[in-house]
Amino acid sequence: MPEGHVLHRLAGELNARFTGPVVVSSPQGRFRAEAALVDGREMTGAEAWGKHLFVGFGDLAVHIHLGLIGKMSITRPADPVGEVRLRLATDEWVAVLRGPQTCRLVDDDGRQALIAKLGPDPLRSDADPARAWRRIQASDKPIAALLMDQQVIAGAGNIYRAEVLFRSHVDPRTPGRRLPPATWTAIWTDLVRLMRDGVRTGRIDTVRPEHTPTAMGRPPRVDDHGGEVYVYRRAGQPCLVCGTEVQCASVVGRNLYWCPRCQAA
DNA sequence: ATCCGATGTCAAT
DNA sequence: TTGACCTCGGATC
Repeated sequence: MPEGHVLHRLAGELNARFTGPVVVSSPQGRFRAEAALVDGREMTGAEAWGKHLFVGFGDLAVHIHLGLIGKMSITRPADPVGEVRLRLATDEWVAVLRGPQTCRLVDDDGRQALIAKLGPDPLRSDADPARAWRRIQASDKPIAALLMDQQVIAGAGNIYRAEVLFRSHVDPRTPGRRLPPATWTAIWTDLVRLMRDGVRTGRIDTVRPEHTPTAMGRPPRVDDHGGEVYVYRRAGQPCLVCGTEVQCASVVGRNLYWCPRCQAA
């Protein structure tokens, strides 16, 4: 479930729970040699930047990127099941990482180099949306492609892309340079709000109260990913607002969903 | 038992 | 634009 809110949530949990020495290991083995280098150290702070998570241990940090299928769970001590790339343990808590795209050690320079490649992250208070706007304004690419580009905006993924465009009534094919400034402001503001909610709740809920199925006289519905959404993965079903069939097409290699009526050019 | 897709990214065409 | 990679669970045979 890895869009940016997941990583920020994990960073918060790690900071709250992982105090004192941490047993760092790699039961599956692929991170074993590096794990040994920080094993037993105290965690000096976890931080998320877009979809990247850095778990600091002094001068070194474990750089984690979940990719499409990676998962990290933080639980009370229990017997891990399956392939565990990274395990962080104190007496009180255990974090288990499976299937990440990236899990490796970086020093401060390595970490700065990674961060330097990322656009502003709506979940960070130091984010500068004007940086994103400069790139959007200068691009002929469709806004649906730009929102997925981590060098433009860091942390939004396929669900937030579809949902924020729906909520702002933006045609996904609109080229960046044709996007009105006020619309960009609305998109950024909405992303900040939606993603903050995501960090708080651990789900992606985007449906306004007046459009929830219950309010519309329909049975409640929750997508597999665990939240209530307008269009994501609802191809062929009626739009929650106007009833038009939700469309689906591949944009930048990922399925994009939208309502052709609510998001008309 | 096997297949397929998934909230992502990179390298090779 | 496609394929590869990471792992798991639900759908399908």
